[in-house]
Amino acid sequence: MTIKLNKEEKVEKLVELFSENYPEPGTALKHKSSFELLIATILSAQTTDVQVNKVTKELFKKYNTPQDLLKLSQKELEKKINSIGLYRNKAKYILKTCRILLDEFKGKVPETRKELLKLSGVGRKTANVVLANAFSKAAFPVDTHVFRVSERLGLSSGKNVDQTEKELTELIPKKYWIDFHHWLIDHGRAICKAQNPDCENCFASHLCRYYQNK
DNA sequence: AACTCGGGGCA
DNA sequence: TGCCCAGAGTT
Repeated sequence: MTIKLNKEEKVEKLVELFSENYPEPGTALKHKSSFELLIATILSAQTTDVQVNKVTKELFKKYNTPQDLLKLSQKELEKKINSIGLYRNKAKYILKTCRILLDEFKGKVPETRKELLKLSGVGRKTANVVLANAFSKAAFPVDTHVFRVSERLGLSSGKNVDQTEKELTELIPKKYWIDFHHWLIDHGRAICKAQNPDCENCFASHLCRYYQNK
């Protein structure tokens, strides 16, 4: 049983389905200052919101500016975040980023992609997350899950990251960017896995290109 | 373009 | 118990 829809209609349907099945997307990034959002996003590489929340909840109680975090040595910061993976690198990136924020950006998180990419531990995905979440700007953030799941659903071509970013930026209404990003990630983990996607238990299979061509 | 970081999730 | 990973920097 499949339904034919154009992409825009499909997005609307998916918004309904995703919001029912994943009611609280992006818990690690919501209700944060642009600085806390930046740090939480750097920490989120190769791990989950749940893991990031464990660390940031305590960390941001006392340290919520670049000046605050720079009071910590790298070892001290490592100890505060060592329950998540890649913590040595992340501690190093974060302290370096705080230093750059103070030296070059007057302690404030910059609002352009070019400037964000000067920070340590910030690549195209992290830059887009910050721009979209904190400043409602720029492009839809694309990571491996977003790339794969949006291609399977037929929302993007799957050609490359540049093209996918462009396609989703045009297709997804801006008001849905933040939630949609997290929905695609949640879905990519739980059901639409890279290997052996669990299509039998997928609530969106009736409008999925991948499933139809299976 | 390949390698590295890393604790947690899951088979 | 081993395999894989919600990226980015380094070589």
